[in-house]
Amino acid sequence: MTQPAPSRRHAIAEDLRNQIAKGHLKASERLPSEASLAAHYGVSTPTLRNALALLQGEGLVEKIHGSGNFVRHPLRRVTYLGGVAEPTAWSTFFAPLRVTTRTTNIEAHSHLPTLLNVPPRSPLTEVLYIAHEGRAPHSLARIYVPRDLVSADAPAATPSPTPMAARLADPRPPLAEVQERLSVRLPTQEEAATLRINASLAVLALTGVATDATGRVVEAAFLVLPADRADALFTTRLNPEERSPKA
Amino acid sequence: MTQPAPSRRHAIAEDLRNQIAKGHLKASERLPSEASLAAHYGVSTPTLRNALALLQGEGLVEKIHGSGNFVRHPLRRVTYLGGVAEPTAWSTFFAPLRVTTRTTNIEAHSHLPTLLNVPPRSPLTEVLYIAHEGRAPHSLARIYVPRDLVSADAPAATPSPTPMAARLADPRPPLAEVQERLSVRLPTQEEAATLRINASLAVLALTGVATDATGRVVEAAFLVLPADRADALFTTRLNPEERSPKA
DNA sequence: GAGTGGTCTAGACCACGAG
DNA sequence: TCGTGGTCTAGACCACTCA
Repeated sequence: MTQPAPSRRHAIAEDLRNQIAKGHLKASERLPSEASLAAHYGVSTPTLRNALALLQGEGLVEKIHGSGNFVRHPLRRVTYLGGVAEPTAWSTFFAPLRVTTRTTNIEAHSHLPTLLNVPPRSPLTEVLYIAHEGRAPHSLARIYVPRDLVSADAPAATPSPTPMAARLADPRPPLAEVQERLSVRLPTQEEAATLRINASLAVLALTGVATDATGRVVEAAFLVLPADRADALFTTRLNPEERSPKA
Repeated sequence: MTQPAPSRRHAIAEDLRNQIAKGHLKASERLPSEASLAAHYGVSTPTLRNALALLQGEGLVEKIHGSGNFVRHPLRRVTYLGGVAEPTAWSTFFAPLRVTTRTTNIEAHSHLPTLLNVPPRSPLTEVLYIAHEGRAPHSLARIYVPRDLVSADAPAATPSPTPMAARLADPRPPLAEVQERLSVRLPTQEEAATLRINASLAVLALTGVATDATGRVVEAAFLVLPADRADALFTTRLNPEERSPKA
């Protein structure tokens, strides 16, 4: 009986969930205003907003400030394929998305020197990727590469047509290891604003570090995937007989 | 300038963060009551609670109903090692934790038949693991194994001393593949109650499926890791020359 | 029983989006 | 400008913990 009494907001959320499931509320349809919903359920607006926050956390409802609450499209989740050190993993992830990039030259600071194993203030190239699904921002990635590794064949001003494919494509010494750390955290205010998500909704943060055969860190990648839009899949084969599944 | 005005709760959270960082508030120390904190900052109780919710989401503060708000221990995060199909991965994860288990015989239902690739209502053994850090619940796992695979050498009533080591230890045909899917979601009410976490704080959910060489699904595991207590680390080596890192 | 956090109310005012 | 959601107030009452 670890079953806490279903509070009002859970009951309301459950009712709206059912209405969405039954099709009474259709995808991309606007819900009644929060004020009228609150009146309909006989609760105060904060309580009704708490109910909507539950649905928002489940990815069923999207709030747009000034416009209203909308039923989200039937949960099109994008899967990030980890444990695969090939560009295909990234292009698969971003396949249905439109990606914009912004490249900046910076100096290593805060946690970057440690992560990349370079001296503080050493030159890095930062590439910011923002993936869009339709017009709405979907997810973002920041990738840091030591400047000398990137300037040779990838001038900062000309990202490749499929920008994410640049990852892992350039190192001259072969890649030896990719470490990917996943954690759950709240988005920074900047991330929340960029992704147009509620700052109280968690994101899946992936920190990837690629090391080449000489032990040098070739790249650090920071992916920010809103909880309702993406998950990550890692496949480990024990007998490495079947490599690189084409699909 | 995607910098939304720092609201009151952010300002309060920032102040408390600093006090924790500077040591004015020490680990496992109780904060003043919410009412007095609200008075001190000149805000209403809901606003102060929102500020605490931010810190809670960062793992800096732990709320205990009826007792107070406490500064959490210096963020002792447990790392789940994925991409390693050996019992060591699990024992490492749960090493600093005390684990209790409960074994139940059930029939496959809802999503289990699909995941395990068995007929509906076929016999399964469910093992529920609850990991504790000190007296507080830490994380939980549910593991499902086809009954015929478990009854042979692991009677339901006698879990091994390090129960998680039982995973991947018994299959007669060698394991061929482990797939681990990670997603972020809110805990169910039951999970929140069991883990004593706020139902509005996200968890990292890991779904692992192990397949043996014959293609049979040997086991499905569901881990629930509260966002503030754990992350997951996957290491991929490209030249499989160095296997099974002992450490 | 005293004190704590958990939930909720019935408003107020501000910020954003679209016409 | 108007309707929307975002934030906040100043309480109320309930549920839990601990002495």
